[in-house]
Amino acid sequence: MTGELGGSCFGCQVRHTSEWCALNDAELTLLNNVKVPKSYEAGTTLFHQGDDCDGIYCVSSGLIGIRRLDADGNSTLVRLCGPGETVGYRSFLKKSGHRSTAEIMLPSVVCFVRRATVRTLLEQNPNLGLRFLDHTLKDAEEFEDRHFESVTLTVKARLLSLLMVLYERFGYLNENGESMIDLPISRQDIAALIGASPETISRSISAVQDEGLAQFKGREVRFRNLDALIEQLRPA
Amino acid sequence: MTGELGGSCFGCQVRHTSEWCALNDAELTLLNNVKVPKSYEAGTTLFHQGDDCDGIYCVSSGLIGIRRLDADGNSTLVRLCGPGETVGYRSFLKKSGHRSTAEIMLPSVVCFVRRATVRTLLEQNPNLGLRFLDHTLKDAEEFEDRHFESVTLTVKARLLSLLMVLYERFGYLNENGESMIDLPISRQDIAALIGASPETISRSISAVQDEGLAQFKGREVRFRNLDALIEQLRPA
DNA sequence: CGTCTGGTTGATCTAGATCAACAGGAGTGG
DNA sequence: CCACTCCTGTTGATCTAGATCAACCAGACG
Repeated sequence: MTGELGGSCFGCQVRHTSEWCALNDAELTLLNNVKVPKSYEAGTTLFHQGDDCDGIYCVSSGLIGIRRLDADGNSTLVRLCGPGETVGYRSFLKKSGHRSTAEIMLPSVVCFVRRATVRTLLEQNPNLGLRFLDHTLKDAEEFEDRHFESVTLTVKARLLSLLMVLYERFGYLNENGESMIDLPISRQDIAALIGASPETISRSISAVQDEGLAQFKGREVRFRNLDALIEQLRPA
Repeated sequence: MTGELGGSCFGCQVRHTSEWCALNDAELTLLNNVKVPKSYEAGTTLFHQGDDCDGIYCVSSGLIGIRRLDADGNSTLVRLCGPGETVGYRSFLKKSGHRSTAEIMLPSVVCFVRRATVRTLLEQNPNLGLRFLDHTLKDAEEFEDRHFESVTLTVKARLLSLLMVLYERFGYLNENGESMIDLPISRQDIAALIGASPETISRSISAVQDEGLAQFKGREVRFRNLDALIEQLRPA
């Protein structure tokens, strides 16, 4: 709610991995003065599908889930955005409404930058535009790859692949030195993200446990054999 | 081979639908002087997956197929590019090698613009960059949608959807006023494009014929009931 | 004329969806 | 405190779209 929340952009660690790394000190000062940092509870929402796009959101900490409503009206999780990532930038660049809903998955701090500011910065600094272009290119590639994966890989393989992605982001070692994750999302969301039914995910999890790769207890995952797991991800 | 081939950029009809519509007369003159138009036979190739990206290709006429080699080494068609479309621009912008192979599907005229020229134009005219950004955004969205489609729609539905896309590009009315297409691609490529096996495509085609929606004879498609077909595409 | 490649058709198999029952919390209300 | 419902996840039984395997056919081409 208050300015202190996100601290200054200058001290923001995630800045260097975000598009804003293209800015010089003067521009950063401008950004710092007008950005609106705000902390959100899990379950609240940043914007809804169909809303006008008034600016972009920069994730300082926490986790945002991007959901999309299908024809039948049930929302499916399509991607996750963590610290340093910018949310809603594509709708902004396209000057269109938001194509999806952004929901807070973990307690998060997110800075809002309103349209006019982004425009000004874009005009002042062509490098910023290039950063956005890079990001868009990366997105396009990611979608291309995921499409490819979803027709070639089995559900279990995709689950393992997701686990590794989550491990990179949320993994830690517990007191016994075991590799762990506390999953930030429900099984249903995992199912949606992977493109499978919740039942199939449940069964795949059982299979993974039976093979001794990992133990699941609620949202806690304890890896038993990370090497073997990684081995399974290697394309045949 | 020769400069005459593609004619002048000024007279190029497809220019207005391509990124080059952002250029002014002076810039267009530059482009016109250095572009290398060339005509290609079907079956030849523009560049191969892994090749360095030395510039971009602008399709003046004909049809280009983008293929990608999967882990087993068999190539699958992932998209088609027609007149007015720019090929290889993403690899160019990413400054990386080509991620796919571009194969000529129909006799085509394609203009090559080498890297240095594109760079110069991009520096001179910021609007050109924006056009590329737009294109990338469109691509990303398309991949997103196709991913969505492939998990929600059945093979037959995707086939019908592809037929409509091809109809928009290659459709014509024959002497009896019937809607027709001469398919530019093989059944196997249709299968790859849709993400299904050739056998399934064959069966889906039979089903479409049995329902009286269209007649297939080799690569010639005669639509029997375009309205009913479009009706089937409507999301339930 | 054989040989190849692309396409069709039939028979079988399987990953995963769907339907259905059920079990453990977590509230909520009495 | 228990009883109730709601919600998420697990498990079992069944069904089905589509893959896979195999035979076969037609045109193209040496």
